[in-house]
Parts: sequence; structure tokens; C-alpha cells
Amino acid sequence: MAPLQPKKWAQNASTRVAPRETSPLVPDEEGIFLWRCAIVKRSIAKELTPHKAGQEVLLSGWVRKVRIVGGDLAFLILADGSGSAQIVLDGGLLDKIPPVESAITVSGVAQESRSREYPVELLADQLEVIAVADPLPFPLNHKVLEPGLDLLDRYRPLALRHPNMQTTFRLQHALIQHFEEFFTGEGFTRVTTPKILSTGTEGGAELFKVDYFGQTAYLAQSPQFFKQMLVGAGFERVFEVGQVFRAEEHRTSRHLNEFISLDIEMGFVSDVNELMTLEETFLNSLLEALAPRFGAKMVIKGAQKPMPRMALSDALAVLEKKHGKQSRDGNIDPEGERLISAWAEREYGVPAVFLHSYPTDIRPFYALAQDDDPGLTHSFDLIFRGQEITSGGLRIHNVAQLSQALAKRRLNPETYEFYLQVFRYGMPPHGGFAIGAERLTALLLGLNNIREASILPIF
RNA sequence: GGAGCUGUGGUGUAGCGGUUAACAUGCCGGCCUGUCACGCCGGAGACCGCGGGUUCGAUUCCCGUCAGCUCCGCCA
Repeated sequence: MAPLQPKKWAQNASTRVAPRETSPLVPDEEGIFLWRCAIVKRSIAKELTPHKAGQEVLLSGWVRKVRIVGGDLAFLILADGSGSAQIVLDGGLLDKIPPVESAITVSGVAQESRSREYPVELLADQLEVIAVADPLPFPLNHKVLEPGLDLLDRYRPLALRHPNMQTTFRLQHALIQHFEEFFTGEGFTRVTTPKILSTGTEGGAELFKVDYFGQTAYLAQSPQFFKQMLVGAGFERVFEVGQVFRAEEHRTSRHLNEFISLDIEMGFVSDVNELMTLEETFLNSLLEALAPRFGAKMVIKGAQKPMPRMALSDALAVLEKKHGKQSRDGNIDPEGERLISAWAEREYGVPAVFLHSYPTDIRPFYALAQDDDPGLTHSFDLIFRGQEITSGGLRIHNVAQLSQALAKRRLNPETYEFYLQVFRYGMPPHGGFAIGAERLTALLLGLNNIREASILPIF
């Protein structure tokens, strides 16, 4: 496809129009912005409100549904990026109706409607077919998408036209936007760190190898080291929204090999509770922010009560006492996560629980050990609706201690030299956490498979 | 890396050792002037994933294979 030619674009400048004066700078009651830079003649489905009645309107979009109720009368539901509108067609226009999902432009006069769903409709006097759609591989205008995920993935761009899919990714957008705004408001600076790395980071086995001009490079499995470095670099508080890559062949309903990690890291924090409080505050503000637009679709609505915090060992004790469940390796397994989450909901009325004080040997080397019990760390996971959506904690900031931790795991300090550098120049106590964006999206909406919350799951 | 389950028109499902392989939806044709899961009538569309075996006979039972799904390990 040829790139847009600047010259041509400039030549067409006369056909471009200024933003409409009437367009608000704030979103409407559903949180959707009207498009300020839309071409002047075109309206969007969302704008078809009672004040448009009687006016000439032009809409463009996709034919979502056609209901022919008589030889000379049909209703057409037209969807565009803003929503959908009902178009009334009569006379010869019926013959011009293309297959569903074709792109069309219709114009006519807006009028009040007797429809239960659309207070205002467009009585069409012109219909232009822009692009005809092939027959669909599956029904797209049903309330729920019927095909299995593999087929939906194969036809992802088409499947994404379904309102449920649209909702998922508009919610995900709102979620990420809220993350950015919340932490910006807390004094965090947004950063973007490298994803192509010359050396493995935390472990090594689960990294994707890539060829970097003949050299072996790796895709970042987390921005962990970089965000710590940037905290020490003087930004003090940083966040990142970015993809991370895990080369694990775990094909489950809650794992992706490439996912969006919502990372934060902050300096001058020496109580892990501050991190948990920060996350809890964020999550509750997120639920508040999403409720007006997505409440109807969300499994959890509105802010939650305080989320209980308990040591991992206490959680394991509860599981053993209540469910006779024995931990094999001192860690909680997925079934245990579901059980402890349900337990928290029963006991505290909130489907979330912070588990902290994980043993040192099941956390990364940089996890800060507790003073009174070096076998435990100042770390935590957040279990939300039965799934681990966050991992976080305080990190070792003393360079000698960090070198020791590396040595203990038989990791080569030379490999970590660039990471260690900042620790020699006054590294403050610090910590942070990461939230899996797709997991959170899926859990909020009650989706069965995380792939439903990944917009283009190619693999 | 390990375990289990599934594979039937485009899609979603039913079914059975011998069936014209069923239903819904989608698609095509006809009818219908206020639908909103529109309705009514008619039609096309499946060698039942693939290969082998058992059997008089396999879509059905067995083995293999491929694909998909679910779970475990690991993680967010």
C-alpha cells in the first residue's frame, strides 16, 4: 500500500474542514467523544439525537442488520465507530441494500422514531454502497458471537465488529487511560523502555530469542530492571504501558505470550503496605470510572470494600483448614487462588485479596527480604476473582545486598552490570508492581478466555 | 514440558452399529408498509477432520494422526 503523499494531502487541503464549533470537548454521558474533526457533511450515529430531527443528515458506516417488513419498507441498522442508527428505507431504495457488513453512505432527514431502541431515525432518500461485503463466515448480528475462539481469531478483524468485542476493547482503552491518568496524577512519569534486549533478564528460559543483525537478542519479559533504573535516575515515580513477551508454551485461558503490562515503580517507599494501598486505591477508582459506561457489562460494579491482606502462609493455612488443601511447594496454585478469592468474598465481601510475605526462594532475586525473617520477602500478589492480576513488592536497593542475591542464584554480575550501575549512585528504597491488562479486562467483563481480551491474538 | 476432552452443512448443536443424518441460525427465492431476536412459505447446502482396523455393514466401536479446546507446571 502506498504511503500517504504529503503533497497530495496538501493539495486536498481545500476539501478539509475545520473542527465543528458545536463539538464538545468533553465526552457525552456514555464517555464517548463526538468526533471533532469529522468531515463536515458527515454525521455519526451517536449524533442522531432529538435535536437533529427535521435536519438533513448524512451517515456512513456498515450495514449491521436489515429487516424488510414489507415489499416497500425496510429498516436498516447502520453501525459506525460511534454506535449505531436506524435507517428507514422505502421505495426503490430497497433494491440497493447490499449484504450485511457492507460499507455504505446514506442521507436523508432525521425524524422521531417509533423504535424502542432508537429515538431518532434517518429516513433515507439516498443510499450509496461504498464497499460490498463477502458472505460472512458466521452470523455477526446476533446478541452473542457463536463461533469458537479459533474461528473468531481467524476472522478477528471481522469478529471485532461485534458490539461485545467493541465493548471489550473500548473498556480496555478506558482502563489503560485511567491507569495513565491516575498515576500521572500521583506524580508518575510515563516511560517507554526497550523491548529488544542484549541479555536475558530475570531468568532466561522463558525469553524469546531474536536475531539482532547476527547477534542473539531477547524480547523483554518485563520492564522490571528499566523501571527501577529510571526511579534511581531521578524520576522517582515512573509508569509504563507496554507489551511484554513470555516464551512459555502455556496454552491456557489466562496466559498470553505477548501481553500488555501496566507497570509502576516508585522510590522512597519502604513499607510494602503503601504499594498495596496504592494499587487498591487505583483499582477502586478504576471501577468507579468504568461503571457509568460499562457497568451493565461488567461483572463487578463500582468500588469495592478494602481488600484483605494476608501472608501467603496464612492463606495456605486457610486453604488447609477450610478445604483440606495441602500445598506441595509452599506456594499457592491456581485452584488455591480461586478458593482464597472466594473465601475473601465470603469473609470480607470483596472478590480480591492481597497475598504478601512470599518466601524468598519463589520470588526473583531482587525481591527485598524481610529484616526479621530473611526467608520471606516484602512482596505481594493481588488475587482478583480467582486470578493473579498483579505481582509487586519492595526491591533490594543496597548494591552489596543485590550482588549477594545475584551470587546466591549463581547469576553472573557482569551480565547485570548496566542494571547495577544506578545502585551505586544513591539508590533509594523503592518498589512497584505490574498489572496484566488483558487479565484485568477479562475479569472485569467475565470473559472466559484471555484471548477475548487481546485485540489481535495472532498466535 | 505433562494430562484430559472434543472434531457432524457457512456457524452453533442433536443423533445413532443399518436414518432420505435432525434442529436452530446464516445464505438464496417469494410474500409482507413500523420492524426492533420481525414474521410466513419454499430452496440450496454435510461423502459426519484424516488414515487404518474390527464388522455382513462404521458418522457411531478400537488404534494412529492432525486440529481445536480445557487443565497442570510457570506466570500477569
